[in-house]
Amino acid sequence: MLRRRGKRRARPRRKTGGKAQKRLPAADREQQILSEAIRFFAEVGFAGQTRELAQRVGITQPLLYRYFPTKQDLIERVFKEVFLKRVDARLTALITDRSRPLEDRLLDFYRRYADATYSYEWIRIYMFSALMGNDINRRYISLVERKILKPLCAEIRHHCRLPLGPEVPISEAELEHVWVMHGGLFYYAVRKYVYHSRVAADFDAIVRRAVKAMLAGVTALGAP
Amino acid sequence: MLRRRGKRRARPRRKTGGKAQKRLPAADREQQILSEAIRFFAEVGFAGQTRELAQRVGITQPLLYRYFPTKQDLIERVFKEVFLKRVDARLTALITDRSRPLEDRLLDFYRRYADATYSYEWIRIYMFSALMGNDINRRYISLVERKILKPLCAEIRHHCRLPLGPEVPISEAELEHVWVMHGGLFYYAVRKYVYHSRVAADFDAIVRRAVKAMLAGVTALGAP
DNA sequence: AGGTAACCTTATCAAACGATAAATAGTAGC
DNA sequence: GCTACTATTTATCGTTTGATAAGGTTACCT
Repeated sequence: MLRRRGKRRARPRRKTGGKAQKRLPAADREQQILSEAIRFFAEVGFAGQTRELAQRVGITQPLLYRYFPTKQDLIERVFKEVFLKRVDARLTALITDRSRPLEDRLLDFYRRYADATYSYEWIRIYMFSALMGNDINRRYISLVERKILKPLCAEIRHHCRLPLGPEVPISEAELEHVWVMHGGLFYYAVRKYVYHSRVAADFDAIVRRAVKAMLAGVTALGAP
Repeated sequence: MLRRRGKRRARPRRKTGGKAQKRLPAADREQQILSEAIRFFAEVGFAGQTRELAQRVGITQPLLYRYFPTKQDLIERVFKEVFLKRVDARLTALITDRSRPLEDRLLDFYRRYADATYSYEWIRIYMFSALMGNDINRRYISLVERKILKPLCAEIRHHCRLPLGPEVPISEAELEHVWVMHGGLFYYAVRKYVYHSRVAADFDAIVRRAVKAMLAGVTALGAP
């Protein structure tokens, strides 16, 4: 093999340009793989190959298996990492805070909600996962109904001075009405990150109009 | 291998139960494969294996290659078949027919539009295709803008007695406003066929509310 | 009936892909 | 500077998967 004698300049090469750290503490490497896996699978889907992922990370393929026993395990870690940002109580509180006008609350809510979920990775992994039949999505949808849309329906009733309480449950029609707005706004992100379509930059303005329309629609019909 | 002597009862077996037609005219077989491929890829995605597809059709895997030179060719035929139902001029005409109230037109429009596209196969293949980065989707989206949403914006202007013409082009905000409704209604199908979530049965009622809200939203804000 | 064209299957290849074993090389502690 | 530990690589295995070749079987035509 004609090995060149002496190890001079054996490895000054650095692909990444900057710091090409060779050996990392296990925890760091794991996080690095995970982060790249999120980007990678978001881009190509979960049928993406481990070899290509490894190449993007800048490591060899077998090293993946040092940190994740199987590809499936890695994928599940990706889900956990991406969907960790749960719909927490504070988001619901934002909606139900009656000291402020409902419109303002919804504007604020969607600002934060979009910040947390309308990203390339989140949207695409969410859609890939849904198409796979993953349970996470159905669970997430019912979480959205419980923690966001039904509270919102209740606020709408209050806003329109309509009766509210366990004896007058939120109807299917009311729920679907807010779903159209919520889904319409979500679809904005789908157009952007899944279709790679050009969308208006001013999302706040879109939300403002959508919220106004939704509320106007309620009063135009009478809620329950 | 101990071959049983005599070919008695060589092949009276029929897996499919009913009519298990053995040999088909080429055109029929091709259509049969194509139909099953649509269902199959809609279900599992385009990473689905040719062997499993063949099994569903009830034929052997090499036979697929008699009708479609490569898997990619089959996939492209699937796209063509599914997205053949184009957004044609009649759909646009439905929207621009000013002899009827705009609300009625939109109701009719979405009835037909949903009929054509809100199916298990269409929605899922559309999403799979989009995630793959297929150009079809971007082209479809711009078709929707040209043939549906922009005409709709024009009708909305007319409906609100607002100026209309080449000197006052449809603004980004106006377009996004109808996108929220359109996307919200599309998202109904996504919830149904991608998330397998329970959705309200009465789609007409949902459209009625969504249209009313969208129009109310326009008047509440002033259009351009 | 018999020949023949077309439909279909069996057997198999080669590359791709997830996963493993063994060897190598960087690094920390003494 | 030596040792020991572990991060990383090289080499490779077994299966899966798209695709092909060649033989068999059905149905049509005269």
